[in-house]
Amino acid sequence: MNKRLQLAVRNAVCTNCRMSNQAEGDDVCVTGQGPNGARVVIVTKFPIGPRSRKELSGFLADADWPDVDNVMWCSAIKCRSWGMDPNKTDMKACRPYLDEELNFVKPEYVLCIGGEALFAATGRAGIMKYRGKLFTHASGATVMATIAPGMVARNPRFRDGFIADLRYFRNLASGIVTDQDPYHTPGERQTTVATKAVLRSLLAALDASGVVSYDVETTGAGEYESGAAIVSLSLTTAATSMATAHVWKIPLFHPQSPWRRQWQRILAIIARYLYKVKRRIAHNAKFDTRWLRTFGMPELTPTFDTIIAAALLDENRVKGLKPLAQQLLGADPWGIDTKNLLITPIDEVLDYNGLDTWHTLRLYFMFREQLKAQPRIGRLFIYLMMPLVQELVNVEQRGVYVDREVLATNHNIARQTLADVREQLMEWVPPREEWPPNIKDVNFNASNFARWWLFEHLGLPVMARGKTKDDGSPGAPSMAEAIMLELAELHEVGKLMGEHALWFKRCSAFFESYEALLDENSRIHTTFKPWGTVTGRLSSGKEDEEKLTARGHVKGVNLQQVPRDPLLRGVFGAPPGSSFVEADYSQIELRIAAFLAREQTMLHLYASGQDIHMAMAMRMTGKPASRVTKEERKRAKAVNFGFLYGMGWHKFVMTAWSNYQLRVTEEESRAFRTSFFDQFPMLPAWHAKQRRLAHKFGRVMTPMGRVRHLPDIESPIPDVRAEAERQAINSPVQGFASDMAALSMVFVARKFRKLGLTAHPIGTVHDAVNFEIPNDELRIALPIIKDTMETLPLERLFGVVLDVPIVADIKVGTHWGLARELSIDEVYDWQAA
DNA sequence: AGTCAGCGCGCG
DNA sequence: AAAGCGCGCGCTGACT
Repeated sequence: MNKRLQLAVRNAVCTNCRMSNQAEGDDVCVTGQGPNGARVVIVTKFPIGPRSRKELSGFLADADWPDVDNVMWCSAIKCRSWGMDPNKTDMKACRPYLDEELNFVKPEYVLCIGGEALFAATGRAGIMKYRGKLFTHASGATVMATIAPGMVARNPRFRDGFIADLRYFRNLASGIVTDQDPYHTPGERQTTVATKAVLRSLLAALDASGVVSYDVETTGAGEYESGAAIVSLSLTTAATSMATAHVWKIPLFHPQSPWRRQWQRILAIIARYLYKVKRRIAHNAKFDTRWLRTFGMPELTPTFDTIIAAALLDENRVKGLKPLAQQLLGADPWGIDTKNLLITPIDEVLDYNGLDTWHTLRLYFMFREQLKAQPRIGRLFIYLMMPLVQELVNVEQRGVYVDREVLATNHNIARQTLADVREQLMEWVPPREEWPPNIKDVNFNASNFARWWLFEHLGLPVMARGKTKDDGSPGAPSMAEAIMLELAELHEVGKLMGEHALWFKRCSAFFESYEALLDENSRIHTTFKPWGTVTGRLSSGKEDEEKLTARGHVKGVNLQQVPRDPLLRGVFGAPPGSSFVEADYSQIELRIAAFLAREQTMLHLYASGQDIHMAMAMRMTGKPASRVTKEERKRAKAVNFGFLYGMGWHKFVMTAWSNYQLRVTEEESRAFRTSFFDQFPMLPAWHAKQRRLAHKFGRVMTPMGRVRHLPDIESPIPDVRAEAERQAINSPVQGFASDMAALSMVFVARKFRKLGLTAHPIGTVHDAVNFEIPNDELRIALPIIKDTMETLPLERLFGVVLDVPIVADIKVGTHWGLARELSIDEVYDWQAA
């Protein structure tokens, strides 16, 4: 400890927090360590010891900060204790000491490592929100926070950002001009477009530009909702490099904007010039493109999406613009509270908006080079991902048609059923006087009420518990459906609780969301993220911006998880005069696995048109094919995929029970698994090969060249390593299959357009593509869909010769869940029935 | 009023 | 020792 600081601040008999009870002698109230006159204070969670000092020194060295001599090390919690985590009360109790320390040391800069340090120095909580932002402490010091090294240890993807934060702080504290890069900030190279004369300059600049990046700030709600508006637009134009880059900031709907009354007209004027710029770049381009298309730029199409490039080049990294710019370009952190931009001063909005396009353009030039250097990734970007983004703009903008009548009817059925179940459950609920005092309301979800009621009041046995709590106490009794099913054997409420869970979810997660999100054209809009998964699948749900609206809770619709029940899927349909067409790749992952593994038995089965899932279902149920139900085949599918991707005998015991009510012993389970691999003898060799490749290269690849990096493959922890090995087996299959589905959507849509059809895709569900097709176009459209999906130009575009038959099954109907599967003859010779 | 983790479950 | 993979969402209960 620093003697002078110790004398000034330390309270050796402090008992304000729980840590102090555990600490003795020197470990109570440990004040800062370091030289007098230190200009920099680093605040850690606990008083720093040799081990964490060494760990931090490693990170600091990586951030080009090897010399940390003139630093005072202080802590948020001043007592050294073991195995104890401070809560908010402890942190509050200790805060005054840090304040005193900072007032005494009077450093110029303070770096907070982790959330506790952030709180101690600034009183703010939320490290992910505040990291990288600058604060001023009462002592006059400039304070910046970053994440804790522990977070990097748990999740290596935070590493680069952590180092970038440290480097930024080092530069800040040492007064180094933060970057040699002349494009570190736009500086003078920016203009606010607030007069007609400047607007004309912008148009001239667009006319002369070869590349432009664009970004909008919005009112927050979906662009299809009433009241939606674009607050401001930013464009960064350039000829062919950053040397000629210039930021244009255009106020639009903001109250202080000169264009507020005619903002859409301004967009329309700019549109014609923007279209003509050859390369149009945005970060998460679908979002900005949809908004701009809706409000005056109907023909805008992005040519390069930096978020897609970022994800293709490294699927594991954080993909937001800010972290990328900070990590890859050394950009200074920037940001404002985007929750209500209309009450944020216009200059703040514009500067923020401008930095977004400035750094987007810088990322563009960087990623373009990286894609050129990795031609296979580059081809995926050009021939698959950008066309996909362009098509998804159409898909998201259009939305999916909802049959209001069916929605109302089915929602009513669900509501009524839920009410009935609830009424029956209520018969078993005792009067309120008998409840424990801490329980306020009846709640049949996994609540304290339900747990007390089932396991104490009704005295039903606890079959399983949730995760053990941090303090070592046992987890809460499990309320999972499988447990309720077991309880049903003992008490009728078990069955009712299962039904309650089912209908509650149907009402709240599905029907209520649908009604809330329906637009005036009876359509629901969802968002697809082609960068949302590590394997290359699309994820689907709420737009990130929509999660932040100040209007309260916005429900989300994930069109990839609509229950396979006509009551729910039947809500989605085609408008009158059109049909809902679902095109499914049949057993695509299994076919791809057969192809990748060169599994001769599987290849032969597919060559002769057989069904592997059915074979498993027959073995599981002991029934002949004719008597196996659809449901049983579906369960068999789960078993096949389980074994294919590395499921052990242990889990199979559970699968067999929960799927088939089949009691399987350990020996039987092992035998079953063995016989699966005996049946397909090349699979184990393929598994071994994938593991070997992952260990050798740290990554695996799909046939089209999509990469999955597996840093955990080097982990010293066997569980973690084994998980990476299973991912090495799964990823190429899952990734290839989803790329095929995405590519087929792009190609089918392209052919529809070429033929002047109004038929269009609605979205993908991993291995299926859904379409909305006018009835008089079905005759032309159906064969196009089937042919395109089964014969994608994989060899021409990606050099892949796929020698396993690919089959697309086509279903047609008025509504999603009610579609009927067509025979091949019907697909190729459609007669409207 | 908002945020978070844990759980359970919807889909492929 | 323990072992399918990939997602998003709503709810609860804890916190500020």
